[in-house]
Amino acid sequence: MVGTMKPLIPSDATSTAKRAGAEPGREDLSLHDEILARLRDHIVEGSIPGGGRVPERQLCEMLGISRTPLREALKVLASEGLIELLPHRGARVRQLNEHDLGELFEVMGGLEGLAGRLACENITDAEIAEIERLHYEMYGFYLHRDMHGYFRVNQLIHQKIVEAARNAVLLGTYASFAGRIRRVRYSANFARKRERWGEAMREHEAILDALRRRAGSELSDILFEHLRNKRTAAVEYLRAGNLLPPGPD
Amino acid sequence: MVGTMKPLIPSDATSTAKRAGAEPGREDLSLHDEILARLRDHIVEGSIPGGGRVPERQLCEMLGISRTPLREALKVLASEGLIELLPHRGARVRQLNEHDLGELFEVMGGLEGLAGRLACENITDAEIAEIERLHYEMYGFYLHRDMHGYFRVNQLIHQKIVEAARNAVLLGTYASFAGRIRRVRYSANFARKRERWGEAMREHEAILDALRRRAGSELSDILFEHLRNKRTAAVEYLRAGNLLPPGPD
DNA sequence: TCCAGCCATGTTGCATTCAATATACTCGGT
DNA sequence: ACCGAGTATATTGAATGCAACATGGCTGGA
Repeated sequence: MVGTMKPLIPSDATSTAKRAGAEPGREDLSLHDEILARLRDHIVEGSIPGGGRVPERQLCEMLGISRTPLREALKVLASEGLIELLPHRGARVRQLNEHDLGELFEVMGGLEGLAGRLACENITDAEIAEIERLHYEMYGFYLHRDMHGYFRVNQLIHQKIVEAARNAVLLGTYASFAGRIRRVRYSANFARKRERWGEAMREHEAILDALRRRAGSELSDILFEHLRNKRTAAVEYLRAGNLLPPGPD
Repeated sequence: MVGTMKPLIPSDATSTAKRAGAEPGREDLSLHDEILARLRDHIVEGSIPGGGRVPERQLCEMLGISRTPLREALKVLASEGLIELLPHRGARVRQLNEHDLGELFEVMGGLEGLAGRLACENITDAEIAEIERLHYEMYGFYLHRDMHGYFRVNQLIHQKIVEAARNAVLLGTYASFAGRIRRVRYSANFARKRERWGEAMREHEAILDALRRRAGSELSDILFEHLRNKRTAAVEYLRAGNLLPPGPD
């Protein structure tokens, strides 16, 4: 279940004890924000199984806090679409069915397309060089059939493009959606057949080319299609039963 | 200040009184959701002045509830970007400076571009006909220089395109961003100079044309540029000092 | 044996209360 | 008279307590 979650503070800490040091780098945040980030991580990482009922009380003692800040965090996570809150019946980690997944990938495609368009207007030569470097690094992983390394660098490239768009709102929105499909995206990674992988690699060549030429509209189209193809691959993989697609677990 | 807000329930109601009838059509929702929707409306409508400090206590007695559900709602609104929560210093309605506004319009442009692209794949002839009808209705308002009617129908057209994309996630995201810039968008409406208005009208001709031909990629480009031009008009208007652009009110 | 209604239990929703921090005022010093 | 330290107050942050609702088991009847 959720037994893998480590408590936020030692169980012997009193309610008034300073929480400094509980999470280095986050000490200055409020308890609410701490909980929020922590829960989000757990959900995105998959530590909390989808669909499993996890009573508030249980989460409270796990995190070492009372229900008030936890509930506030849950409300926020629900508004983000990561969990769903059933009245008087608690919170469940949201299960993405095939349809939801398709919609999310489509929006991701739109956001990446936008990012590409804006990036062409704002990206520096140094940033392009960095993406080129990553591209060839990724190509190396492709040649060596290193799926894990490939996908890591792949995501990094997409991230760099979004960052090059110079739009904090876009960056935040992208991150939010990326979190929602992260689990699936990662597992769908392993679905890639040889031909799809090669196709993806060619698409990335086109992405880099359009970026070099700063052809915003074109890059936008390519990225959208690229994400659409990713979606297809992911959905096919999930449909094969490898992960929780439509029905209840 | 916020004196224009009407209380959710009569002040003599006890804490355990049924709230049925407080808001027809929303009776079945939880108090939290009621508050959330109500606060969101007030912020979007501008009933709560931007930047003004509004203590929780005051909001509580206005809405006739305790602080717990109110605070939950505030956290959600903060995560949506409508308000900002300063630690130990309360909530303020978020003030959009010129930069924020530009970023928001860019993302809106990306979302509308995506909507146009998807709409071309999914829209029915009947929906196109409906948009055509709205288009000519809007043209009538343009000819009569009826700014209010024009913008109302204008937004309706954009809304229809987003709906035609057949993507609930996109629809929700679009609605969220639309809410964030709604006040500005509306007031920026009045900024339109004659030439810009005519230009916008021509852009809408192109939008309709691309939609008829179901040219997704082209429509995506047009809509993005259309929003970008809207942004320029809005920013110019705000920069002229008509509304709260960068500094404190 | 099976099903319907009732009750017990656990969980959630909200209100209230306590603790911690920021702001504003006052007082003393320069 | 002006400025800074110290304190008082008000507001937010978090915890606890109580009421309402949902789920599961039990009993009585067909």
